[in-house]
Amino acid sequence: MKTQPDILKQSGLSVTESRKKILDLFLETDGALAHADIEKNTASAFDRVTVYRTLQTFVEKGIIHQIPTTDNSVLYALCRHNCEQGHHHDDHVHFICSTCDKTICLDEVTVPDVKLPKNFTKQLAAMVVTGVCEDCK
Amino acid sequence: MKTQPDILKQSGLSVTESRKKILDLFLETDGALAHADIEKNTASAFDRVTVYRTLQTFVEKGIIHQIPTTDNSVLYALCRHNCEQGHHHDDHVHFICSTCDKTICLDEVTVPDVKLPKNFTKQLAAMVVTGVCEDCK
DNA sequence: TATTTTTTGCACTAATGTTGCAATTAATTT
DNA sequence: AAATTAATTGCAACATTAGTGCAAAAAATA
Repeated sequence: MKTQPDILKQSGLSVTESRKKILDLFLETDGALAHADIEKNTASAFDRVTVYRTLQTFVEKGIIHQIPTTDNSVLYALCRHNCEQGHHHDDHVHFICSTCDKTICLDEVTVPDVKLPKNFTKQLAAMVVTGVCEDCK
Repeated sequence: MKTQPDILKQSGLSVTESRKKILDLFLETDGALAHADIEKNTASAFDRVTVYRTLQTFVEKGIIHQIPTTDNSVLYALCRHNCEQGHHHDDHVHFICSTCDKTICLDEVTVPDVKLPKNFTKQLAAMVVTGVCEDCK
């Protein structure tokens, strides 16, 4: 089993308390996390700024990815499968439950292909589905 | 041809300078607009708060819709077709050009259907494609 | 263990969004 | 068309969220 220090070292990052703890949080969380969630769940053990910088670093290193939302919040998530190897795949669908408000990565569901108009080139595609999740059904 | 006052009245809104001007901006803009863009383009003729409230109102009345983004900005857009009648369709794909940074509504491209895992119910789906647009090709 | 490099936390700054309330403007009524 | 009513606007104050420089602290390296 891969420990947090392993993941961090693998990405060429120094192993620090904040990084271990925040990575931990992602590993034990099913859904996506916002900056605020992380501050809450770490009991403000780290400075706000540290959390911002850690998230930034994790995104750069491909440990977590950002999820598009319509309100102006930024959500981050770790993929559950196949993402430890360094190259991150975030071509899966994200699900936002309108009842419990959780955001869940549907790693099994791949973003379907779309035919773009002439002269448009696709690089990346993201999909967010809103509805009711299995727990709130 | 439908004028701004027509659209406003149709939505049961009083016709005011700010609403006319902001709606105008959307009508003559191809892509999506952020709050900041509107402030710039109206030469700060209206108060920041008025712009916020106007956007809110337009969203509520279905004149414009919000576009999901991964950075923490909120983008608004008017659909080019079929959206004047009151019930707004925003099941189309949004395109963000990584070169010119514009966000474009691809009204012709409908969000494809996805098969969700068991016990998940879909209400809404949004799709954002990043790439190079026709102008930057 | 000593040195170098990186990361952290603090203080400050900036940007963004919200609310109450009086003044103004638009819509309605007579 | 003027008066009344209703809605919208702008200001001020406040709240929240995010970003930066720099010295102190911690981690990595030698």
